[in-house]
Amino acid sequence: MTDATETETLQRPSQSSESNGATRERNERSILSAAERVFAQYGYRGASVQAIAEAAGLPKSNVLYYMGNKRGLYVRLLERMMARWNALLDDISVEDDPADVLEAFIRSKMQLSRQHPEGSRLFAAEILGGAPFLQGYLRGELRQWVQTRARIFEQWAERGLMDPVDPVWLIFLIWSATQHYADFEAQVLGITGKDEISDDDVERITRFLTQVILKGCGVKSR
Amino acid sequence: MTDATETETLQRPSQSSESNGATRERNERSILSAAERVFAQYGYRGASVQAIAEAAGLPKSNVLYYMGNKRGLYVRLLERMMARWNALLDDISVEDDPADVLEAFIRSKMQLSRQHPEGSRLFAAEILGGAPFLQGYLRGELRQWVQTRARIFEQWAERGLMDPVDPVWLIFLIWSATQHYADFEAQVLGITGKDEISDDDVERITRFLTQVILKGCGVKSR
DNA sequence: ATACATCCTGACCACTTGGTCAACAGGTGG
DNA sequence: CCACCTGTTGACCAAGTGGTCAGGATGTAT
Repeated sequence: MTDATETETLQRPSQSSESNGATRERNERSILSAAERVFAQYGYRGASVQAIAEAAGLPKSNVLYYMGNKRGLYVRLLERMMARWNALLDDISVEDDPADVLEAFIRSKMQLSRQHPEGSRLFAAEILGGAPFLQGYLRGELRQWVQTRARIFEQWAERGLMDPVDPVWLIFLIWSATQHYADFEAQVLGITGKDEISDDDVERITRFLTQVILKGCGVKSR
Repeated sequence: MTDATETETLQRPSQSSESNGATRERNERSILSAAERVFAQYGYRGASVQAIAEAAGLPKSNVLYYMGNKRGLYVRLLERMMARWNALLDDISVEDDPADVLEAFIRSKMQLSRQHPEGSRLFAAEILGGAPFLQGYLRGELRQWVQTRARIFEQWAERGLMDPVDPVWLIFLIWSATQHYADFEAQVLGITGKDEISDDDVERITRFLTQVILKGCGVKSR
């Protein structure tokens, strides 16, 4: 029953045209996107390839055909997120205006969490689990980045452009505050009673954080 | 091979004395402690009863004997953590000193994360995954608590005791900043190069956060 | 047509998952 | 002695896990 004519084509994806690498690209994109969601929600161990496949609308075998294995897929997602992260870590100098730099820092970090909430949560889940895959990155590149920034904050403090707060704790404060709205979205929504965080909310939060942190650190604009 | 004499006693736990409910209590404690660690690290789905049992040094069957099933164990842990949380949510009044209240708020929240890092991470993992088990709590008790506090902050602002910042975002800021050092401990350690966060560090962070947040919100002490 | 590369996927594998259960040990009270 | 309760645990089960693989479809180049 429910059987069609024998000539029914079960092979769908041909679609005549598009014979370049477009198929691969399209499928990889949808797999990566689905995997980001699933890994973010359940963590590395808790996520199943089956669940990712379903979220991507593909058979499990197909996911493994493109991604090799679960571990590789996960690492690839982490690297993609780190790349996004690095993209907004432009250099700063002691000559820059502290207020401008800090505001830009908060803004861009907030936007990153906003534009890639799943990636943000994926990252958070990885750190929560002890960062088994990101130890190297944390102890290497990121640490370096934090230290150079910290030195500049200190120099600003010496020049009386801001209070002599510990610059590393300040960076952590900004990270935690900006990340919160992506990672703990469920909590924010539950408590505020909203069913989504609007662009307006994001703008208001950004301004709130900028104001409190700049004032709190005694940052003077030139 | 490797077989001992037939009379070998495989039954260990007798221990002659302690015939009260002490056995149960001891075992439950070690199971709960182990489960908190494992759930925090891997999330609800990623944690296996087997892994919890090994961490507790007991056979899997024994864990299930005491806890019924995985879900029940998880819920019990969440409830325990909520109870700890509620314990420090004492009431405040408009007549209280804003500076005192906010500092006490930051301090106690910081201590909670410090004393129960696994519980804090367990909570974080639950929220990250969309808070499937905590929706009710968030939309109920916790929301209520936030709103009453928020109203008091607003009244303080009206009386000129602090800047008119959005009180809800302020509460989230404090939560995120204080929670960060437990939840993202791996990141903090990796970047600072420390191998543990000392009591001194906690005290310094607490003072830093208090200073920045109070100053940032223009809080006046009476 | 032939050959080649990419793509697709159901069947299958060994292993782990959460959970049940029966058998048994130890102690207590009658 | 018995009955009863608490505690213990290996054996077992159905379902799900990550991953492999053979066999086929499709399109391009020769």
